Amino acid sequence: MPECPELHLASVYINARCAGRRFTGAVEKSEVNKNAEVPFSCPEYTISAVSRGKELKVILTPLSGRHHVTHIVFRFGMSGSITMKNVSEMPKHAHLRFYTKDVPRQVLCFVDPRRFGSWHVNGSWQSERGPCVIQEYEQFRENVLKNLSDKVFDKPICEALLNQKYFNGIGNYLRSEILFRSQTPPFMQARPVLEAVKHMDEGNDLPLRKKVKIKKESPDILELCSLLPKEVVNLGGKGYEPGQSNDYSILLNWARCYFVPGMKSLKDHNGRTVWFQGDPGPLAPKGTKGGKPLKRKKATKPKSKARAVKKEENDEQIESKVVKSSARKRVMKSIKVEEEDGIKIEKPQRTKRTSQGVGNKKTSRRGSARKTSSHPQNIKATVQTSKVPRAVKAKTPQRKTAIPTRESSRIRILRKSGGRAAESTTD
DNA sequence: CGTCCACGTCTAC
DNA sequence: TAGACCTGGACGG
Repeated sequence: MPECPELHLASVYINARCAGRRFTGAVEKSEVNKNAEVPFSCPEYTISAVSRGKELKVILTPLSGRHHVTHIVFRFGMSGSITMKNVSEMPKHAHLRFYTKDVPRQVLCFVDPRRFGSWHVNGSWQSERGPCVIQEYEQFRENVLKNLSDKVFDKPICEALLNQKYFNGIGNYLRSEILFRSQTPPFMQARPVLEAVKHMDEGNDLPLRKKVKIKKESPDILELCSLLPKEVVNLGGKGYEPGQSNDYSILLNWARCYFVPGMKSLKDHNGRTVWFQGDPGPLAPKGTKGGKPLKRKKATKPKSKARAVKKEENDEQIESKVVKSSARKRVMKSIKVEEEDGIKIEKPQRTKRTSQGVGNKKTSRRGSARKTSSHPQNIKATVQTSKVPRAVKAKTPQRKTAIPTRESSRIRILRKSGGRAAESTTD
């Protein structure tokens, strides 16, 4: 659950679930986890939390005696999350556990299947990380605009957006959404993009009122770095938490670009998939135009196959998602794969969708995500279509691909199928 | 069964 | 700028 909305939602969750509750005893760590033990034990204490970007601080406050307030700073890695359960329902991969004193006894757990997450007892917010895009917006903005000479901004904007020194809280799904909504090609160099934002701020030519209006109607890319995470927070639930809840399908359903059929994707220079529409921009990894249909190679290497294969693919550069799977194939009937400059794009063709499928959960990619899988890449059914970015409509170059219209029914369906509140606030 | 992919850092060549 | 660190779901054979 790891971009800033998820971390923030985790803090909200903790404060809601732990309010008025007393915890007791020692903090328990799983055997397998390599992070440090938490040397805190107390007959009675309370728990609260705050977040900043991609970090979460959990505060343990003793209610009596000579115990000291202790806090723990978490980073969630790729799969960390926080949940509260009855002791009898301890989740798998619960690596750090805090037990309630009250009965039925419950346990607040840091769950992290992949164990990329970390925690630091009495640690500070990581010093190299910038201000939180959600909660320290003004400082975040200033930090970026005052440091445009940093070589980080020599890079493509899509890569700069993942730099936590400037964009603390932005992760892979948010960057695609931000770029999409600001109609910025992902592989444009970051500096000019941000300098344009700066000039707009400084420009005197326009009356303030006009500027405000423009901002409101078409937020710039830095504003989107804060607005979009807030939108996700406002979806409620816990955000990106695969598998377990309907929250995940709601998040995917919210996305207009990330893993959305019809959108293109490329691996950036760090091997991370960036989703976009239209022109990739000048700094796109080389080899995107050979026109080779891009067959996935069979990996034959003995070791580190995944890497090796990735590399080969990078040479030919990909593609826009062509998801495979039988479920998807079914949907593929309605989708045609085209090719543009060597980049394949998947173009939704179906314009109308009737209700029904709906009933059967296979209707939308999001729906299937909710039901079965935890990973977008594994989702196949796709009826999803994207929507024209509202924010900045006019400004950008016309896209080569038609922007499909969104089906209004999809949302309804998903919402309906899920009543997601179920899990997140109950005991 | 093997391969690929996933919300992110980290650190070693 | 590669790997390393991990688990697990989906898919293809």
